[in-house]
Amino acid sequence: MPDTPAIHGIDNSPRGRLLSAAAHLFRDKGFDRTTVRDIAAAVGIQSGSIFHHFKSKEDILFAVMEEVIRFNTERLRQAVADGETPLEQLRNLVRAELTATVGDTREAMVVMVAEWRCLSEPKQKEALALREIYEQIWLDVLGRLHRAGAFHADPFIMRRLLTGMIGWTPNWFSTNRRLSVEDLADLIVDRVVGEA
Amino acid sequence: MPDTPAIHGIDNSPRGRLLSAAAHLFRDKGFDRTTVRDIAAAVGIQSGSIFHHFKSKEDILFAVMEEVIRFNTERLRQAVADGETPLEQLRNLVRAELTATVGDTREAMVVMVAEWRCLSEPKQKEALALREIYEQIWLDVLGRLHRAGAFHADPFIMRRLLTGMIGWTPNWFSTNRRLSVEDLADLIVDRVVGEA
DNA sequence: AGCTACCAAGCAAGCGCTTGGTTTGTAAAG
DNA sequence: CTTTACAAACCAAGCGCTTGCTTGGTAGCT
Repeated sequence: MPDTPAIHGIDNSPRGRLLSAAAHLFRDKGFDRTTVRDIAAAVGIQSGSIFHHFKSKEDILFAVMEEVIRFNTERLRQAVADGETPLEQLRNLVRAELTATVGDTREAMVVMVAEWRCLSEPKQKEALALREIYEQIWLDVLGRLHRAGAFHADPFIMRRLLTGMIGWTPNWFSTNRRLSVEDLADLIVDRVVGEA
Repeated sequence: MPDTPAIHGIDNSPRGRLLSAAAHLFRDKGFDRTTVRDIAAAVGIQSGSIFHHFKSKEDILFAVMEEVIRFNTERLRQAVADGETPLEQLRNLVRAELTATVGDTREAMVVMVAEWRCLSEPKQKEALALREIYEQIWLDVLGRLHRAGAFHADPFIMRRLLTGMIGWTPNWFSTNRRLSVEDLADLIVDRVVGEA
């Protein structure tokens, strides 16, 4: 019966509600410390009923990751399309990933990096393939900026530094503080191309 | 019987060997997926014998974190002492934390951020107190640089971005590649104070 | 009739940890 | 030197509990 706030990009079917609840619990307590009984209770069903929708607990984790990565890959594509210059595209990318990371898909994003190793190796490979499509969007834009002379460092390494900066934000950024997502995005962009 | 490479700053006592083995396993499989039987097997004793040295599995995790944070706090202090200008001190700090993160205390450092929530709340508070001493060293140096006009952003936020950049390195940096720790440190310092 | 969604009950395996006793190293007392 | 004493380090066995998942059946909608 208790209702967990839905995650953007996940529908309202029984399966979808299960996924949102699971993502929330996984982020809170970690995959291993979350029992199938916890997840079931969060949507108001019996633990055994879960396996009518997913064939294993690991499958739930994978589904969470798959949904969030697909949804946010599309968001990145839109961010690039909405920018007219490479610099504008970079700014849009940073904003998009920040929104995903501290905003509407926060839980699932955190779960994806924190509980990665809870996936079996085949599932990891499957998820990695999706992840690479996502990363390629970043590398394209960073490569363009690099060739234009906007920064000197290796684009691959720059992407890693960006991943770190943005990926750490859930641990400190609060949406109800003075600093807005847009301001933080600008700050991060400045770390790449230098301040005005 | 199998020997796990020791972690810098942890001695060779039965307790110390247990800690090094545990840190290694925790990093590999996570705290929850590591059983006390795994840890015992790694140093060649029976699982029950562990509780002669630690009163619980959680205590092992806490001990790992405590040792590594104490050791690296001292390393940061030395880094600051070895720098004559604030900029030199920052560079030394970045090098020191990078060495801790991808070098001689790698396992334990990764465990500290990844398995934080596996600690009970009282233990979390205890660890947080140690962590704050560590962070203050960073904030002192960044504050000095900021007041000197070396960068415009809030020093607290700058530290968070640095934490993210450095904390993510274990996921991609390899010591046997072209990029050295010193070069990477310079690259990261440039993200703070701008390129020459 | 047939499908989706669910319940009630419980099994087998694995978990952290306890227990009672044995070995081993060390060092003072005879 | 040998004996005695004692603590640290460890073993063998297993207890009690939780876990992911299975099973056989039911309710309700189309």
